[in-house]
Amino acid sequence: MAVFLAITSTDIYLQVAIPVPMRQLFTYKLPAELNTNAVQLGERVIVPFGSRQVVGIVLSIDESTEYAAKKLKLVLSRVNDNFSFSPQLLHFIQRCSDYYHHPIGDVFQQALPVLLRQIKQPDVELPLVWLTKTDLSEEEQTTTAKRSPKQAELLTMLKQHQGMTWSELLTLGFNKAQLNALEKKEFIYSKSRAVTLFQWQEQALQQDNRLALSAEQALIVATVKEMQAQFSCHLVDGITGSGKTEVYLQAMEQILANNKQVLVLVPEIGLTPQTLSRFEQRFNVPISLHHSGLNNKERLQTWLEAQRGTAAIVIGTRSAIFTPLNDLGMIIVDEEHDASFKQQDSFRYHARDIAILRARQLDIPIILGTATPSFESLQNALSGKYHYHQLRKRAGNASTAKISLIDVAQQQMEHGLSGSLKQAIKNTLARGEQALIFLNRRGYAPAINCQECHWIADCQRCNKAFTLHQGQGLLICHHCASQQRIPPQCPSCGSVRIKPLGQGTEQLEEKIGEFFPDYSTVRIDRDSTRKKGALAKLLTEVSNKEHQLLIGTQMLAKGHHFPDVTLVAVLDVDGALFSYDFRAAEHMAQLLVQVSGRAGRASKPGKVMVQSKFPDHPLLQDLVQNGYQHFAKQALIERQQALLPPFSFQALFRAEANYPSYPEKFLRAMTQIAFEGCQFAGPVPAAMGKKAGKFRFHLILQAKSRKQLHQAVFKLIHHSATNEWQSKVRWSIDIDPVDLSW
DNA sequence: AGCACGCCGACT
DNA sequence: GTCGGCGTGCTC
Repeated sequence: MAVFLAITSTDIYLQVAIPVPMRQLFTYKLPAELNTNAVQLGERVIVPFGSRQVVGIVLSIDESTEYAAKKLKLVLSRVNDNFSFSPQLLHFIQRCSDYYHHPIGDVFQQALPVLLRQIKQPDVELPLVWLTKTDLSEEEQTTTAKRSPKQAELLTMLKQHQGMTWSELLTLGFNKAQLNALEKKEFIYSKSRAVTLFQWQEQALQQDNRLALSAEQALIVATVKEMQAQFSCHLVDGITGSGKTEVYLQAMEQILANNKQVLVLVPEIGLTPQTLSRFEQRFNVPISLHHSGLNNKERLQTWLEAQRGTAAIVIGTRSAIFTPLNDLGMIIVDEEHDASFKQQDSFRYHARDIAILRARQLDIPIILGTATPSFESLQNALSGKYHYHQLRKRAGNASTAKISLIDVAQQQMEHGLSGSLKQAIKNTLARGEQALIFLNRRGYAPAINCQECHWIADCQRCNKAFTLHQGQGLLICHHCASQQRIPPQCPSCGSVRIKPLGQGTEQLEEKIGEFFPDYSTVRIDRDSTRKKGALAKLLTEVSNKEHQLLIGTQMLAKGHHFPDVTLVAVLDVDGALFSYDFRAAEHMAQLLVQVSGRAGRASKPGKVMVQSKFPDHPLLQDLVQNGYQHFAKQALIERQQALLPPFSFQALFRAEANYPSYPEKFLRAMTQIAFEGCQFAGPVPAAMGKKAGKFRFHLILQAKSRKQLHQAVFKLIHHSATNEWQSKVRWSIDIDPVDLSW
């Protein structure tokens, strides 16, 4: 058999990003027979790595190498599928790796759908989409509408679109039985979604569904449209019910009409059936979803549809920011303040922040929308870095519940429920209305407090509350790292009843049924809604008033509206007032405002009742009396005085090992190097100091400018190679950390 | 992160 | 005698 040599005799060396947590690339030699069609940047290759084989991404193609050529291994094969990173996306991902100082291979790993990271190639079939037949008899349709309204509803939905996937329909609350029934009646049929590039400008605008804009809304839409050909960042700060979604919809009309794509980022649990159906009803264009409810195959579908241009709109959660939209024209980040945009393990990116980066690279507009802006975004808006748009007027019959405080300092509590709150719930239920009990799980490390006189243990030097480290029985100041034992008695009044703040609601959930035996209780949280369509089902039951008492976590604060819920009870906010996490109060306020927008209607306004031992606390008072905006501006002044973010920039170094001394010494060694404009806090044990047998420590680096922060982090990484404790610990970097408790 | 290599305790 | 515990070090 004849062997043909490659046309060129030059050696080709590839620098490849490998999915390991190492801040470097690995060089491989490309065998000539693999270069018959020239290798491209961003291509995936399979290479030997140690004793195994991995999928890597080609980031550099060279004709020579610094590395001893004899030691180089050969590329085993090139992955020949129709996916490869575009130069733009490649550049974007590399910027992300630089910004977060995170190993490049790991960043690429996270940016790829699971199926494309595997050596075994996935066989990708086109998704099935459902369509209505054209020759439907009026008579049969009327019968269906009468006998099975849900089927009729499904039929209407399908009629309005040029094919919808089963996954979309499920998210919208339809079930397989309804779909099967319609197919049996031969009203609908399915086929593979076409691969051809979709042209949607003709049908994109469904003017009849458009809502009339208020003057405020119209001004925003006009401003965005005027700047839609270049980068601009818009913060739409609009109270609940002020019509942010309508602003998004009309702002993106022209983008879609130009045949460009729109990426919509939503919080992890923020994609409600209502939101999706708003998009579905308005735009007759293919929409792809990308969220945690999808399996790997479905996610890959979205990804490929985006790249091929068969999807006009991609709606997705955090990781959707890496979707390879080939002609992206606008990004929208809904609920931009939401914590789920920040990844909390390995590659700790913030989807909102890198969305802005991506928009800047592509020179396209980005809209951040929220009723409760993060302090970072608000500051950027106030300082003129972003275009600041406010929506102060509510549309139509929208209502916002009023927040009131219940002083529980002197009250008898039953599993965290005060007598007055219990009575209020009882009254609400007796009126035939619904009540929502909001379980705000403590996400932050607690302070400790005297149950009698409400003294709080604080560090004399820093004048800040000590943080409880239960495991070691210690109080540690997270500002100066000083520590002391938990006092057996309250130094102020002598009482021995000293407890962590914000505890005692653990068993409330089980007890609620006993407290209110005559009413049906439903729990809505991550677990009870894990199954696809389960959330839609529960929401329907609630709106049908099958349940009177709702118990919910975080996810109930987002998106859904409950017109018949007239009372929202928040059990405990005190932990947030005295946390060393300087963002705790901000998050608490956002939560309260979000829940207050969920309840009631104009004719039956709701109220939010918040239990606190410190109802006179200035931050709580400011929020209740003057609203979020005022509260936020006040709190920003405090941040500025204390030189905290967004007026400074932080990096959090985490280290863990089997012995507490290793991570502590490792981090302490880091603090020995001085950097201009920077200071360290710590190392201190993490608030959850021991997890899975490992001891964890934190060190915060704070800098006056972003540039100084990055220079310092860069040097610290460099120095860590010679840190004598380096091999004993596992450590990582978190740029712009938001959760300091673990 | 994997994975191999290596040196010490309780078992077919 | 060996199976396996996880500490250590390496990966182009």
